[in-house]
Amino acid sequence: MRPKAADRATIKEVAARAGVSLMTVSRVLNRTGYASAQTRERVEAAAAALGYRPNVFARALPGARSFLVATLINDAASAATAELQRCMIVHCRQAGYHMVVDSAPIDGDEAGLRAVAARLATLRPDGVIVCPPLCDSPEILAMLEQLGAPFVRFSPSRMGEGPRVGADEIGAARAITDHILAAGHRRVAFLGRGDGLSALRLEGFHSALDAKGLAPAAIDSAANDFEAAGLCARILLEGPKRPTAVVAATDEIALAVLDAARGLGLKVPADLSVAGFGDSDAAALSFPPLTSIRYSMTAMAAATIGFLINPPNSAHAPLGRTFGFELVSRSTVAPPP
Amino acid sequence: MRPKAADRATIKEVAARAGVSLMTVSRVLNRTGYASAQTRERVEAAAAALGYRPNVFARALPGARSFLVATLINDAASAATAELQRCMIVHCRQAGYHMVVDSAPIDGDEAGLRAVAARLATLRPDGVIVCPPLCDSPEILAMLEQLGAPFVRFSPSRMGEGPRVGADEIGAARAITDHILAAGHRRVAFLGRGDGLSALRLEGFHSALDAKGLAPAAIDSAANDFEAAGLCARILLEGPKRPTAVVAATDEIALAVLDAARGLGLKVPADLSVAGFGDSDAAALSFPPLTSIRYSMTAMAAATIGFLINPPNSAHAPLGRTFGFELVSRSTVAPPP
DNA sequence: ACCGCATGTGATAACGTTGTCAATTCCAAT
DNA sequence: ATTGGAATTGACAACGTTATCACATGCGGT
Repeated sequence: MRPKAADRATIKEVAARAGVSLMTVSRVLNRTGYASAQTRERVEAAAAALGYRPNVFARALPGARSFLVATLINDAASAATAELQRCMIVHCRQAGYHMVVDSAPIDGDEAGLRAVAARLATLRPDGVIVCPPLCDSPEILAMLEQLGAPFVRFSPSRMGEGPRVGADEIGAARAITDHILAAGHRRVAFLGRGDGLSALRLEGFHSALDAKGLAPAAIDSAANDFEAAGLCARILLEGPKRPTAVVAATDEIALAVLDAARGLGLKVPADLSVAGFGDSDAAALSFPPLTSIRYSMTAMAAATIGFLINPPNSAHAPLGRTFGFELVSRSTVAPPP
Repeated sequence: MRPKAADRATIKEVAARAGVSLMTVSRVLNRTGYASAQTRERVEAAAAALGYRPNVFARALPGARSFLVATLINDAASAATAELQRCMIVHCRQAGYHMVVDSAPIDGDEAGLRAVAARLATLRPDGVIVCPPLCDSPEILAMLEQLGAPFVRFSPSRMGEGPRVGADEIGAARAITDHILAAGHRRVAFLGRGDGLSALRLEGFHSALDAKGLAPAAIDSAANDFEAAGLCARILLEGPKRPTAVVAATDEIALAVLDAARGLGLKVPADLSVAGFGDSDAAALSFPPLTSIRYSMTAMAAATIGFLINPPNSAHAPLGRTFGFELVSRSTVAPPP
């Protein structure tokens, strides 16, 4: 038998203490409808004295709002997602919401998908935040659509299908490529994964080179994990006409390039320049410290929660918001040898 | 006006379709009480046909259980916490629970503490998981005690105050120090933070040295962030009688030591051996790859959830569970020069 | 005097589920 | 036959909150 939870005061008790009706208390506490200054004061004093806390369940039962925001993450890890989550919790609670987290399979796992749908239907969150890579899964989006819960896709790599919050990935990739070109590089390669985000960043990479009339030295999109990235990097650096700089689609890939360069006796940045994306902890802690792109997670988290809690009321409201970035110049980019 | 959520079937509708009473449906679906095989079958068919999903709020309102587990994290980041959380979500849902995440201030911020208490009182979770460093905060623990919610402390550095799940930190520190001593080192230093976890690991460090009749080359507990750790490391490595090996209380500190060694022209592991704790991503991605201690997050997460959902019924049940570890030998430990 | 409207308050009925108790049937043991 | 209990089912009242409607009151303009 678990210890009985401390008894908590109900609205009824607050009402009795304040000498008003139950509804008046509800109105005062929710700032809905009218209440005289005197009553308001009495009710607030009584609530404070009794340590009254509303019961989410009773509040949600009539069906209006559940005060819950669900964040859907993938089973696989991501440091960026963790940071995002912490930022969102802060914004959630400022709006009086609570955050529940659930994870979903990314592949077309039928049973797993049904299970998430069941959990969300049970929980009836007022909104759902879909993190990458789930935000690009048609199955997940269809499920949410069918569920009828408003959702926001965070950092998706494709347009359409509801509101979207993300960074200007193409612009960021263009900026970091420009930074490398400005240092004097002409043979620049791109190393990415096979996902949508890498495709976006590759687009920015191309755009920067095109503007200068240059062609990419090489493009490889098979760097799907640290090992594969190391392999790709070695192939790239051992081949003929070695690039003098590499734009890596993530910090992790950039670290793999750093490692491969070391293995081949190349000095960074003297012999080879490298840049990544995401400004992860590892970027600052690597050797040499990695030049990368930083996104403002706080601002993006705020916008994400905002979309759910105060949804744009017009049908013609913007379908998403795109945020800027910051180039964090550390020590891995220098003029070519 | 947000789009109306899809109407979901209620128990009442299922009961009507199955031709039984509402309570029978409840009993069948919860596997509580008796039900004939025939009835069970009919009810289950009806529930499936209507896509019935229980409503958490209605379920929790009568006060028995909320089916919610709250995880309390600190505002500050931690990669290990993120991984732990993902593991726990999986175990939560296997037990039919949902996970809400909230963050709390670690210092004695009175207002912040009251706010967390209010949110938890509103949410009435069936259990609370307290992650480091909150699990060692007396204020937080007192608040939870007063709230009356059962809680489990994850990886606390002190005993007492309720159930506890953690790793054998002292044993791990002893093992990694033994590993270094076995390579032949005699001048070994310890570099840690000022927190409880570092203190625990320092204890294991001492224990290993004592067993061999050795004295620590140096002990520094001021490595509270990456910068400070770098400073400590430089002081340590530039001083007289430089240690030939450093046990760092975290991977992050170990990376700072690696960086400082590089700055001073020391080769790792030829001139200096280094080891860390936690087997973070950065440990595998560093150069050289860092020798570290890996903990089994999955097992620990399972035990944590288990403590909350199936609490030990005897008053004399164990107050916690301690898990083992694994020494991950990479490339930063070698015989001394 | 009367209406109309803004302001303030309360009574009552939901919301969907589970706990409790009562009712019924059936079968085995007296 | 009779008793006792297990098996099976249903009726009804909670749980704590908000929505809805109804009822006062006061006040400015006709």
